[in-house]
Amino acid sequence: MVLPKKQINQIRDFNRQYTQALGVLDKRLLGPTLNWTEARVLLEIKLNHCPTPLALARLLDLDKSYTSRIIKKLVQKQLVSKTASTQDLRSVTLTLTAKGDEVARDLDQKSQEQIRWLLRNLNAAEQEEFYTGIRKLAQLLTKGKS
Amino acid sequence: MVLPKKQINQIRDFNRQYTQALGVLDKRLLGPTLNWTEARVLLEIKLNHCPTPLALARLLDLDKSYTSRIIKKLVQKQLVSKTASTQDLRSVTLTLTAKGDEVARDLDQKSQEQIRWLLRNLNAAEQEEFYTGIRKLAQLLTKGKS
DNA sequence: AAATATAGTGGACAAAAGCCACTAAATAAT
DNA sequence: ATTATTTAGTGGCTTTTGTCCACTATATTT
Repeated sequence: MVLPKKQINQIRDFNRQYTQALGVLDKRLLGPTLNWTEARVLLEIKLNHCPTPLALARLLDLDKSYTSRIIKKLVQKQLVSKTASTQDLRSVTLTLTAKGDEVARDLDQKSQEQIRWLLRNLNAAEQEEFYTGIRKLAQLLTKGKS
Repeated sequence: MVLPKKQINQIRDFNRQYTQALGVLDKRLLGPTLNWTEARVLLEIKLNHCPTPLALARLLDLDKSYTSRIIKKLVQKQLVSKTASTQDLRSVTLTLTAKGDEVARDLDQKSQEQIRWLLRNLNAAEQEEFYTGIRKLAQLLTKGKS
């Protein structure tokens, strides 16, 4: 019980404010093709080099059934392809198609622009401050996990 | 275009990490009585001293119809009561019942504990750092809005 | 007074997400 | 080696969440 109530509540205020701001950005980001979760899945497939559905489900904290359906959709849209694993015939590895990679790259690009947009009214020094602040928190947060 | 791509992406990493952490906390928070949106509405009624449904809908970025239904539910659960406005007979002001206030207080309490839980592995100095970091970001963020 | 706008509600529907049961393959136990 | 148990993925079904539209009643504008 280190921080007093008032400061805890200020943290909560920030959380609300920040998550809402990010939520607004996310809304703008998404076209009609993919919803937010589908986009996350796509990006994670790109990042986590050929994961399995289960790995994705764990990573994104999704129901495995739901994950399966999302992947199905992405396959139908020709953004992802499934190949059977050789070691484990139950399992599947997921890869982006060329089109999927393009869409992912586009999402990634736009997502960067959104952050720049969020910071658009800050001058260079302030943006640096924001960045270092984030880094500090990230560091503390990972420390807090261990 | 102040911050380079790498740093933007570090910010994004933090965002993912942080929102996920908060999401996990929120899940633990909610009992069977209220879902997340209902809880938000309840807390906002407490905070925004007797708002109208429309004010809530705008504040929380909800559909007015959806908001109406949520309020209906909260009224049925005897957590909120509606009283007709005297100035505008179309409108309604919302107040918490005693029970509603209790539930809101409980939610608020638990929500504070969640933040403490998030920081549980940090020592006093680190928690202070976290707090000041948050404050800094909050300040920059509000500045960014104007 | 008539036209228009606004607050709230409910019906119908759509999208998002979760639960459960099942198949098939892999692993552990006997 | 056979049986039992666990695990990866899938589909059916349901619930939750959210949207769209139309409607009533009051307020505001013309």
